[in-house]
Amino acid sequence: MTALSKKEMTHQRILQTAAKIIRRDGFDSLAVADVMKQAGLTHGGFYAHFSNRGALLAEALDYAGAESAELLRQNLAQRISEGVQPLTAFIEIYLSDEHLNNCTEGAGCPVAALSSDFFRLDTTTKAVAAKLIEAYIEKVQWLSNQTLSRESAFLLTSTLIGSLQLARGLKGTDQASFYLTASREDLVRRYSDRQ
Amino acid sequence: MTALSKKEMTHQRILQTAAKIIRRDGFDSLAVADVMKQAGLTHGGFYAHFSNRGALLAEALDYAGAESAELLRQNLAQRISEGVQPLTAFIEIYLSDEHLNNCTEGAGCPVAALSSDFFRLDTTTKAVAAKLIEAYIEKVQWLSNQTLSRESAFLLTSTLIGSLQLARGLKGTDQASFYLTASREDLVRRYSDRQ
DNA sequence: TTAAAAATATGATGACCATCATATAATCAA
DNA sequence: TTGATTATATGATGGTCATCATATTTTTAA
Repeated sequence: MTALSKKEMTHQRILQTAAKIIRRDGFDSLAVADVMKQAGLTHGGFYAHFSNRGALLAEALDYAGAESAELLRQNLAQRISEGVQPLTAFIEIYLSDEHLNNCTEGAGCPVAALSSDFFRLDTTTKAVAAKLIEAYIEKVQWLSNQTLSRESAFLLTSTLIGSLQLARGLKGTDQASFYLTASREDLVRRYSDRQ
Repeated sequence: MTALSKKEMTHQRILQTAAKIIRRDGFDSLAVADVMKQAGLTHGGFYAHFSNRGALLAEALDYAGAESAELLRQNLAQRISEGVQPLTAFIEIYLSDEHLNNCTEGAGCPVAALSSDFFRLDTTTKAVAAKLIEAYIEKVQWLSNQTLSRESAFLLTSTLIGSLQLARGLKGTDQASFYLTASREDLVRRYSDRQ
């Protein structure tokens, strides 16, 4: 176990704050002074940790991916221990009411929260985005016990992300919950033999 | 045919410019002075046409939806006249290489270009977003000759939007085209009997 | 043609932003 | 403890932004 230095701890704290902000407010709303303030620091100190705002953006996206993956791992372990099949558990967690709603708190999957901005990113941050997408596809494949091809895993991933995004876009119209539930149940049925 | 007044024509030109910018650069990148400049006007005149930036945002999203729907209508008519089934034609157009790439020109489906930002919108613009989503679902249902339920149409819509977004996010990694093609062909096969 | 009305332009205001040079405070090695 | 190093804070700079009051130009109607 490597102990973190003071600087590393501060670095982590900035990242954690930024990872929350980009998911809640979007990439463009990440303001250096704001991040530092929310991390309990002053804005000038920022450049001791990151070469510029862009560097923070890339690291924050990566951090959000790791944070989200870790939470997923825990939730999955819980459900699987209750006897739920891995892929079914994943679909149910991903399209849960909780995941539908926690975007306003800067939690949840960063891909669903940000993917329509991916094509606009600078090269460095876009590489991180691509890594997250690939990791996502591999996870789905792994949860299917390798019964899904890469392409099929991509398709399921697309469906999950798209459904969550559209349901979030419909929140307030009383259709959101209906569509989300229908999608969840349909997908669970459709993929129940693939695990 | 109602002739447009000078003011109405200018209004349309501003909207057209804004509709392009939000799809290419995102909601947050829409700057009033920039829109006006690109529309060949000076920024001060803006407030004779819109009460504020937010009002433009809402109208621009609506305009982008109409523009995209009109283009789709034309492309669909063309393909259907060539004997392609409606839903197949739609899937092939939506997941085409052209649609993958035209995001950088501010063209194409505004939902795919912007949907991860929908949950962050103000009430007025979010209502427009919800309208676009619903219209999308209805279109898919109509193209399926009503053989798809609303929920199933939502699921297909989610898959299409998600696939396009993820493929755009992977552009440059040489996986983009592979996944897009695989998704297109898989979906065409899967929905070939539904029209 | 001319006065009224409508459309657009000029220029200013105050707010926010990324970045950085420099100063202070905290930590660490001796 | 003390000097050196590292981490954080202060405050400034130059840029961008939305908004608006006012001025000018263009259109319309008589």
